[in-house]
Amino acid sequence: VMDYNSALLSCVRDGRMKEAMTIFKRLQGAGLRPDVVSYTALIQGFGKRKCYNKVTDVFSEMQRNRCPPDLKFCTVLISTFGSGGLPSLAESAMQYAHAQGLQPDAIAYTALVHAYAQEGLWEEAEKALRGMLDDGVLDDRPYAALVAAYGKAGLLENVDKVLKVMESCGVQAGTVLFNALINIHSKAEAPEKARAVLQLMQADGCECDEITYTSVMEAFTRNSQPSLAESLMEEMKQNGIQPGAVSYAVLISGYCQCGRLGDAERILRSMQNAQCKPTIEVYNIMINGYASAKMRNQAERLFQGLQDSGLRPNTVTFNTLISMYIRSRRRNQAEEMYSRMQQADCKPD
RNA sequence: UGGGAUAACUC
Repeated sequence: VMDYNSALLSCVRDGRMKEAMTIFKRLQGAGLRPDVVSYTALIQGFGKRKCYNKVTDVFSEMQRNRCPPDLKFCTVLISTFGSGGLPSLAESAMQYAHAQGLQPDAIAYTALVHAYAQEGLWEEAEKALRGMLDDGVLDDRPYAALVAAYGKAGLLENVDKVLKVMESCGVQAGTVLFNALINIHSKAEAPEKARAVLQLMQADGCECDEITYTSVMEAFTRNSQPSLAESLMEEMKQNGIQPGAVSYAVLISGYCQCGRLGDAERILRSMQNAQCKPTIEVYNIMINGYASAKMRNQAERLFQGLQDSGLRPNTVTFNTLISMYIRSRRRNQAEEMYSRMQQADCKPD
């Protein structure tokens, strides 16, 4: 069953659900019983594809087969309903967990708070946080989910209120919560405030991670200061955190936005030298940089290059190229790219 | 060993 499960999981990660179902059927055909991990994988996969009818099918089949759920399974249920904009089903999943005698942990509550906050159901999100305290779970990460959502909604007064509530409940801010605050400052074009949070973390001995540094870097790139972002990346490395693909992407994007394509290429090379494989997002950023600079040949070179390196163009890639051709009134090439996109049956992210 | 949340690309 474990071998089937790992095959299932790799299909689910790439969104290949038809293949996942084939494996699942083979598992059953071999006379084996799917376990809770198998069902969890299927639900996660169908949730990503937004096939909620399939999700409930899998769920009822699991109940029919008397396979007992565990907390991770319930958390996946909560989060798939949550990201589908179905917070009341997420709540039911949480109640189901309780009814099964499972004690929800901070991760489960984070999923629930996120489900409500995504939909702007602030009262219920805060109620979920109170329920968490009643369960004796003290963790800043569920608060971070709410803080981030308030930030996106522009309700900054509420951010402060949540922080005070959290403090009064004896919950200490940790990395994830600070990261969310940094991101709020970044979006508000306040890079110095973002950097101040980073310094506060360092002074407090709170661990900084890749997201911490990347968020501060982005704050500077939004302020058209990619060189400052680059020095932050150096600082990150010196503190023992290796930049991953997203960190490089942010920096490359910053240089592209300033039209500094040579610098963007330089960072791309340093990424490759660091054995960090450029992702499709990085190529999209570079293509968009060249498109904005009206350097179509370079954009096309990268479009070819990404395919040569074994990556598949996605919807964003095609959208970027199509609008480049439209902006330069190259109708035929736009249409050709459009038909390529249809042939490529690209996956929505 | 399967779960959530905080950072990047087009529209």
